[in-house]
Parts: sequence; C-alpha cells; structure tokens
Amino acid sequence: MDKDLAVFKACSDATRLRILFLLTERELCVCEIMAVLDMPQGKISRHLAVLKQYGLLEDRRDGVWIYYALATDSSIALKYVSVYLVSARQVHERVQADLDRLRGLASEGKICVPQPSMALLQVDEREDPALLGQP
Amino acid sequence: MDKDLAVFKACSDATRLRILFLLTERELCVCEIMAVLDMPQGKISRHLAVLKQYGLLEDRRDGVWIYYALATDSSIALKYVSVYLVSARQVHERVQADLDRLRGLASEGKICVPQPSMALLQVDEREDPALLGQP
DNA sequence: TCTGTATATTCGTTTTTCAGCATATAGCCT
DNA sequence: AGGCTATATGCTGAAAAACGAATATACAGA
Repeated sequence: MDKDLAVFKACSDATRLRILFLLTERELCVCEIMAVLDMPQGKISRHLAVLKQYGLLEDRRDGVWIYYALATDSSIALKYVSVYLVSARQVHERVQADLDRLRGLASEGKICVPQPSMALLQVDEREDPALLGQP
Repeated sequence: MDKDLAVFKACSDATRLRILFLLTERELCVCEIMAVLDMPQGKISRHLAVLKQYGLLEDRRDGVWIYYALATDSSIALKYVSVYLVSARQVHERVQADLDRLRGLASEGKICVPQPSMALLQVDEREDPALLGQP
C-alpha cells in the first residue's frame, strides 16, 4: 500500500500533475518542461526527482539531455493514474494549453530537440531573446 | 483540474487512504472507523472533514451518528480513484486486515450499529473493557 | 432540564513540503 | 584543458499539514 500512497503523494502537487500530463504526449527533457511551464530549472528538476523517486517516472540520458517518461505500471495505483491522465488530458483546459504550448514551441524549434551543434546556430544566426528570457 | 488535484491530495495520507478503503465496504460512522483503525476520535474526525471538503465523501446524520460514504463521481479523478479502491482492496494486506477487523467487530456487536438503547445494554449486561480502551 | 454519548472544532506544537537562490556535477565542443 | 550547456543538489526560510489534548456542539433519553 505504501507504493500506492507514494503515487498519490506524487500527484498531489499542481506542478507535478502538469508535468505528468505533459509526459502523456511523449518523453521530454528538463528544458522542454521548463519552457512549457515557464518555471525555473531547479524547481522542475526537484519535482522530477520526486516523481522518479516515487516510481512514476523513468529517465534516460542522451548526451547532455536527460529525458523523462512515464513509468510503466510499477504499482496498482500508477496503473489507474496512467489511465486517468490519458483520459483527462482532453478535458482540462490548462492541460490543453500546456500541450498546445509544447507542440508550438517544438515546431518552432524553440526548445532543445536533440539536434547537433545547437549552440553554434544560436551564436551565429540568431538573436532571439525568447531563448534566454526577456531582457 | 483543481478538483482532480484535490482528490489526489485527499488520497496522499495513509490514514485517509485506509478510511477510503474501509468505505468501499459500506457507509460507516465515525466510531466504527475509530474502532477499526484504533485511532483517537479527533484525528478521525479531522481526516473525514478533509475528505468531505475535497469532495470524496458525503455524510448523513442518523440521530447521534453521522455516517460517511464515498461520494459518487464528483470529478474525473475521483471516478478513477473509486475504481482503484475497489480493485486494490483485495491486494493489499493491510487493507484486508482492516476489512477483516471491521467485519469482526461488527459481528461481535462491538461497534455502534444503529440499534436502539445501546447505552443501557452496556451498563446492564456488559463489562467488556475493549469498548473503552485497555485499562 | 440534566446526563451521557457521538462528533466537531480549536489551540499550540511539531513535522513536512515547497520555493528561491546558489552551487555542484556532468557531458559536449574547441 | 577550458568554456558552455543541461541538469542535479544543498541550504534556508516560509507555508502548509498533521497531531495530541482540550473544549464545544448536537442529539437522545430519563
């Protein structure tokens, strides 16, 4: 029962719930979640750590990026929460907005898709202030 | 989404989760829950208030007793949590123990089933110390 | 009206959780 | 090696949650 309790504790925070909804779309790296939710990096990282510790997420490293994905049924409660997430994501407006934002940012290349030598492109060809925050 | 978040917050406490599992059996009054979980009255009452406030429980008064029951689908998350509770109650040992204890106490008449003039019976015919706590 | 029982609520305290900020680690590229 | 980027983690204060103990309320019955 402790595992199930941990699942509910993990879901009992607004930021973490939004992250879980985002991860129903696909696996995401920290900077993508940061960009969509517009929250500081430390905050996102710590919430991801909580979700992982409670068994809801798995992570994999790809170079500098660390991708997080929903874990597959590590407990009874998680099984039901997963189904809930997929069902409820079409219903809640805020979730819809987050998912739209994710797709928008991704299609505009504003967030770290695993492409080579992104840093160079920034320096040479761009001056987009949205990448670093508004000065 | 806030309602769903409230549901998860409600479930993110061990005592409250045990109460919810108990209520999958049938509606219960406070003294029954107290007896099964062996916890002080104030504690149980406060947790019930939280569960009710978050929309997971409904209550009805019957004389001195107040019966609590699982609310019926007041939010998306609650719908899935309800299904989870029914499914998981056969799996978790502690839940099984709680349910067994509930049935045991009920069949022995040790807890307040809505019978008339129970106080009199206690005074006249009984000396069972389990009713008040072990001296 | 008085008594006893069931339940709710308040108070003060302790524990837990969360946020912000700063710093540390780890990998890529030159 | 050194710089840059992505991510993790430590620290501290503030807010929220939980508890025990005590008190208040509400109802039933004599």
